[in-house]
Amino acid sequence: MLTERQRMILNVIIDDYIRSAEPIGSRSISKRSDVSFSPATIRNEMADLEELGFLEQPHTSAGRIPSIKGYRYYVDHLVRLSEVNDQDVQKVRSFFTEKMNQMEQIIQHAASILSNLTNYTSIVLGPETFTNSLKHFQLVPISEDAAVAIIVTNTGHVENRTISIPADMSMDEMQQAVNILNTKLIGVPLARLKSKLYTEVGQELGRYAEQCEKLLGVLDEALKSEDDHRVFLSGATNMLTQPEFKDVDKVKTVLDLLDETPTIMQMFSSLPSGIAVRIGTENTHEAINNCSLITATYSAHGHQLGTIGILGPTRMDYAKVISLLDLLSKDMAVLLSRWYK
Amino acid sequence: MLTERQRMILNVIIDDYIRSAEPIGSRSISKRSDVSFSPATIRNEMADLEELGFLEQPHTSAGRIPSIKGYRYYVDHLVRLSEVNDQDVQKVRSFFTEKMNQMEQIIQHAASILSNLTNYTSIVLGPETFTNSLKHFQLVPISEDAAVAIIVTNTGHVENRTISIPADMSMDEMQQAVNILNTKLIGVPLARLKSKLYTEVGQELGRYAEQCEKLLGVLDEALKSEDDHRVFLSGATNMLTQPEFKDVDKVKTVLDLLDETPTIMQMFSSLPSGIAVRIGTENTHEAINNCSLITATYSAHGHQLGTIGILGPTRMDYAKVISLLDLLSKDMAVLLSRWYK
DNA sequence: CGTTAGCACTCGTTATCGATGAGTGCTAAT
DNA sequence: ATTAGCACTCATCGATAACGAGTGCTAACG
Repeated sequence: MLTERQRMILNVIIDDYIRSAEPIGSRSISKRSDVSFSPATIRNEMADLEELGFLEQPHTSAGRIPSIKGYRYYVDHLVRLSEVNDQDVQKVRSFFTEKMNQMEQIIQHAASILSNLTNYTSIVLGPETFTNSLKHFQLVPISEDAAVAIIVTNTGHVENRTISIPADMSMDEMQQAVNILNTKLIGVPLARLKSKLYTEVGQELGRYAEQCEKLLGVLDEALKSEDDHRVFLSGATNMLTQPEFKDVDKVKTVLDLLDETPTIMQMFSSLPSGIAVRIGTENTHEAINNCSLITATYSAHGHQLGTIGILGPTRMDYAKVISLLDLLSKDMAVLLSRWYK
Repeated sequence: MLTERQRMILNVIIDDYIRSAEPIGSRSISKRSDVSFSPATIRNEMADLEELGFLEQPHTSAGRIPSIKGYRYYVDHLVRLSEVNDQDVQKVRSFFTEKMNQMEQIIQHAASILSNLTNYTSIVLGPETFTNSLKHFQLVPISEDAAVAIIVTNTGHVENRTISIPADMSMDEMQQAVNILNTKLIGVPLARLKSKLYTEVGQELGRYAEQCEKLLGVLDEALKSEDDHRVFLSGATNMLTQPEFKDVDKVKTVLDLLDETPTIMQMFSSLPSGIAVRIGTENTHEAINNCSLITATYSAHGHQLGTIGILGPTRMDYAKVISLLDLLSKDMAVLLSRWYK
């Protein structure tokens, strides 16, 4: 529905605006070497594009800026996904060579790289653990009435909680209960631990029932609080460098949002697999209605594990961010596959 | 060296300025019910106080604001440490009643409470672990060539790392090495693990030497990276609400500093025990030269464990923050003593 | 008919100027 | 020693004007 020339002009306007953050006038477009029309012609086209909803005018005597619809069209039809800058590839690759044998470390590092290379804010959602299965369960006594409960999953994820031991129970008894749980529950997905316990293991435990209840409580809690540890942020303060956030109040609502792990979890929970772009008001959370969120899911061995995302102003370098996310999500998959074979 | 009246006036100016964030004029002081002097008298005293270095004038026709030296005198001699607001005590107490059986959780929660009650940024440094001693060391295999190494300390602190197992080594052999380490090293402070191993356990390990090397490497790494996990922040965005930080650039340098865990560790490493107040340029880091940092150490059973701190503008409610830190540091000591008996 | 030069017009930005008023320092009277 | 009085300073605010970037429209051009 847009003519070739209109598409070209829209493309140029968005590219220029992404770089300059200032409204683009007809004259500056006309002066470009790849454009051979006079300002007047450009103006006519721009007026049409505005009528169609792809451009906006901050005020009468200013140039045009892209609207949400304009960005959307750009992302869907115009953007040329450049190869990632060689230098940037280099940095990502060197990320590979560093040996990191902690999954958390890899993920946090990936977030750092993303925010460094883009100067936006990166958000990475780590793998969920409740689909993992129990590999090992253990109690380590640390005093007369306290012990550390340790849970290891098949992916090597470790959760631990300090629990206090009831006075009327010996350490031996406790240990026995743990042994029973271990023999019966290894291999069971964490999400089904509790139900599994009640239906199949309940009777065997006999007098340990009460203690098992307690242990299960610990397990349960471990799974809940783990949400907090799935979200990795980096470069939140990059928001402050964006000219659209020179107003302190605006940036505060965004930064406050980033502090709320549950909200981020919710934002990321409903994303499709692959690359997704949410522009401005397409985001349901009002605080980021003048931001764009670009996300890419990563997976290993066919299992979708988590999501990496970049949050920046709507005036974002979509081409760069998309290709970078694409690159990194694939690389992460390779790195993480080690834990998921 | 200051007359009683000068002290009174300085006190009033700082109290008012802390509340209003605007230069205080002689007239507004004179109008207070507890002051019975004319503006002219106040002005004379203010001129003297300025000459002595306790006050400053932003410009000729403005009121006075406290200088660093003024704040320092206020903190050292004038501030009346009010009891903590009942409502606030209530909140801190309710923090007690919630049962939290994870030390991290308690510390993070303490940070949240601090920032909520003060509207400043809170920084909490958790207990260091390298003075803890080894309680338990274990390998949990998670695949053919990978295992999770788990370290439990006497305080119930758990560190874990994923390690890959060399192809030329059976799981059994590995396990035996672990067993030897366990019998020999339990009770040894983490800081001395490595040297202890080489001097005393070395020869016994025989052919496992190489593997032990590797395991020790894991331990070593665990102790290093643990620094990152000692710093707990809350309310960093509160900085944005302070009128002295309406300028985005200023606030960015502060927020960037807060993102650098090592810098914070360094800031907190050289603090005396008890309450400490660092005002403005008394802070060595330039980024917070117009901030004040108030810290309080907390301890259990005589052992100093960590530090809780509040970072805000120099125009900070010192009375409130100091008494709150005092309260909370003692309460935390009680809560945490459980892990350190 | 598409394109473009020309031109009047809009409107945000910036600078200037004066009025305002809060606050000071100084002096002289109390 | 205290204070009333007063001249002075200077940030803030509003109005006004100059400026200029950019537009929309019209008419001319190929």
